[in-house]
Amino acid sequence: MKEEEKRLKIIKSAAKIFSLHGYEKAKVEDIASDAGVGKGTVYLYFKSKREIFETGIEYFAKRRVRKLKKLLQKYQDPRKKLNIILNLSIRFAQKNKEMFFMNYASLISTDDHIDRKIAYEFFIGYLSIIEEIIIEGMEKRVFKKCDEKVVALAIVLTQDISNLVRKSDNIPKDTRISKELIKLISNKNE
Amino acid sequence: MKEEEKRLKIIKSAAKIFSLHGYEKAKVEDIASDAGVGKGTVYLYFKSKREIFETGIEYFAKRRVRKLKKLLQKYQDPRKKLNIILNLSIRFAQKNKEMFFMNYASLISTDDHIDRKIAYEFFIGYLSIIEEIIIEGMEKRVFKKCDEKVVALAIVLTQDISNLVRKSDNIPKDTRISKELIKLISNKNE
Amino acid sequence: MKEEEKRLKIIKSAAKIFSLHGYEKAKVEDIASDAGVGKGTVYLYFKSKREIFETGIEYFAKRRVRKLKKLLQKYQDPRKKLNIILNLSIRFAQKNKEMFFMNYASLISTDDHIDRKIAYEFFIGYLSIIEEIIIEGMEKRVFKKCDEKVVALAIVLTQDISNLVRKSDNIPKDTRISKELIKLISNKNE
Amino acid sequence: MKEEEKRLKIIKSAAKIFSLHGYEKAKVEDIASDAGVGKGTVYLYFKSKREIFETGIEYFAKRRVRKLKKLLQKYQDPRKKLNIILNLSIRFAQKNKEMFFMNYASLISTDDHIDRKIAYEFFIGYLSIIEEIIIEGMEKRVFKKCDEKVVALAIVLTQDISNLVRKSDNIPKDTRISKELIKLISNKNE
DNA sequence: AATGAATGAGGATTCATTCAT
DNA sequence: TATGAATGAATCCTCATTCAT
Repeated sequence: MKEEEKRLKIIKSAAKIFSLHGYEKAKVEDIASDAGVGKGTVYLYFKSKREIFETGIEYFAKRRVRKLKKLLQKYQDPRKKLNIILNLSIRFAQKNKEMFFMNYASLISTDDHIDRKIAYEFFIGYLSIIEEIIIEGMEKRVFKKCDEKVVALAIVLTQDISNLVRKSDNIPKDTRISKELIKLISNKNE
Repeated sequence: MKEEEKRLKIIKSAAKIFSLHGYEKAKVEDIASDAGVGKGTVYLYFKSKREIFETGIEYFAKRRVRKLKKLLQKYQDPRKKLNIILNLSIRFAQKNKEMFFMNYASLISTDDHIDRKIAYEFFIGYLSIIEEIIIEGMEKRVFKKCDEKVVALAIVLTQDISNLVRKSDNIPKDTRISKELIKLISNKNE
Repeated sequence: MKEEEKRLKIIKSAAKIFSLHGYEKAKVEDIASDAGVGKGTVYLYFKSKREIFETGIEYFAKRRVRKLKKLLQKYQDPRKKLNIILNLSIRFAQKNKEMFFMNYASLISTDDHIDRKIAYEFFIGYLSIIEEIIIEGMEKRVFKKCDEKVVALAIVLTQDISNLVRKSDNIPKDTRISKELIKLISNKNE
Repeated sequence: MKEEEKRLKIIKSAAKIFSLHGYEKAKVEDIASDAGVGKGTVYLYFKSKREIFETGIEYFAKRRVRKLKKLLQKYQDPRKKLNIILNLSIRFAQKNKEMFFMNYASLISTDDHIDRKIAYEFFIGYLSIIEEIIIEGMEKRVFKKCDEKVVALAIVLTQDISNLVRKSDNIPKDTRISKELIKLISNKNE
């Protein structure tokens, strides 16, 4: 296994352990053993537990944006685009529930030692992609006139957080959320 | 000071300290000293650090719902009601930023030891108040037909989380968010 | 036991453990258990293992100088004074062998993290006391003309280090050393 | 490079690293990299870090004695001989500051695991060379009658340790020390 | 009832040493 | 022979909790 592969393996194990127990309670030893390596080995690839966390956030956030941009290229219709995004979000959240936890834990964290900058920048970046689609949609009269920043925020937070929070049917399912949100900003005649 | 008063004092200090450093990094000693009591005293009123946290979440969630219900009694118009809720949310968030953090930290937490039930139940309860207003609004044709569960969720999460996350102008301000969200579900002729 | 008493108790245990195993190999846990307290207690009185070491050096060095000055007041004759110093040195070294080790270990140490300043300043201070006696002795024609800095250094180092190093009769005993050194700088007719 | 050459190279690097950071803080990896070999290679030539240290002490001590004896053959006058020794000491200390540190660190060390025997024996051996010169000097009436063991000790310790300790002009320079010490035991008419 | 001194379990990190290549 | 990736023992330090006063 190459250097980069092993780093990734550790990141993935870390995401699992972090999301299972939270950052502080997660033991480096458990991350190591989940990744199938020795405790010391983790420190050959990362300077500290903190660095694993931050690298993990960056890795998944980057990947989310990358995948999204690639996918969007194929589509023209803003409604279709938004739909794609939301569906990707759903699949991404199912496959990377751990990282979603890490990402938002970092975002709302008040721990002095966590560098919220990384997560925040990717959050802003992600928002801006959606904002652009909404603006495009408004220009094409597919979407109603609305405050794109607010709507983008509502779409992302509702989708992402509800996923993290949902324990029962009291919280609607992803697909129901995404459909409704798109409907809400769509022009009726569409 | 009576038993209940002192408990409350400790809870409020705890909220402050928890939101300042996060649950794990928060020291019981700091909570005690902020509350103006000795470390040992805290343990006369609470069994453990965990219990302070959970009691705190319950206390603030209860209070939020209580205040809200009281306030809503005075109004009839669903749009007015929703407006009130959102404004209350904003003021509540400003005054109890600490507890908002605790509440959502608890909600998305995966820490084995945190009892997410309390926070979850209050979250559901809070949502249902808003759902009812939306349903009422739809009946009165003030609001468009929409999925009330999704919309309620969107309103609450967008408002609350954006507050916790906001670091720069890239995230719109509370009032802008609340205005836009109400506009979005309002019937045009209103 | 009062705060200062307990600090002293810990310092003395530390001196013992440090001199037994060297700074790095000495375990805080062993220091604690030798002092009859819990590991955590040590950290109530000292910020770190390093601080125990440095405080210890300072404490014993200060005490050595204090005792010395007090003792010297009673005597006028420089030879007598020097004799007193050397005898005190011998007794001090026997009773505080541990601290002598710490002191010189610190002085010749090249460890980046050890603050050699404390030990160095006391060393210089101690030397200057002896230098003054030698100067006085030269003025009174009790001692031959000599370089007081060199002689003071020779007296202190020979006395102190030989004590640390001595394992067999190949290294002369304290008293033999002190007698000979005084004789060496004394004027014959004295 | 032959086996013995490589061992020597590692010893020299080790001396440098040990004297830079102290025994415990010195990393085998740094020794290896300074010697221009891999970490694993070091273990082909030495059983352990400890062995490097001990071998190093032995090597430098042996060399010091060897050089000294060779040099002394050329001279007859005990004062000249002593002068030569002290000058060699000075040069040796300047060129091998690292080993001086190791040697004395080992001598005064109380670390269970360090074998003080090696350093001790060489120390005694070195002392005896000087003692013989002093005895010779006394016989030839070049030096005053004195306790040769004490004087030898004083000469060696003062010279060597002051070198390790010196940080400022408060501690006299090597040459000043050596001149003064010889003067001290010389008969006036010489 | 109130305190805070004392405790020790628990975990991040370092680094000598091993061993497969 | 030479290497350096991998390991895990070892230890400092933190802090929730207890308990004597």
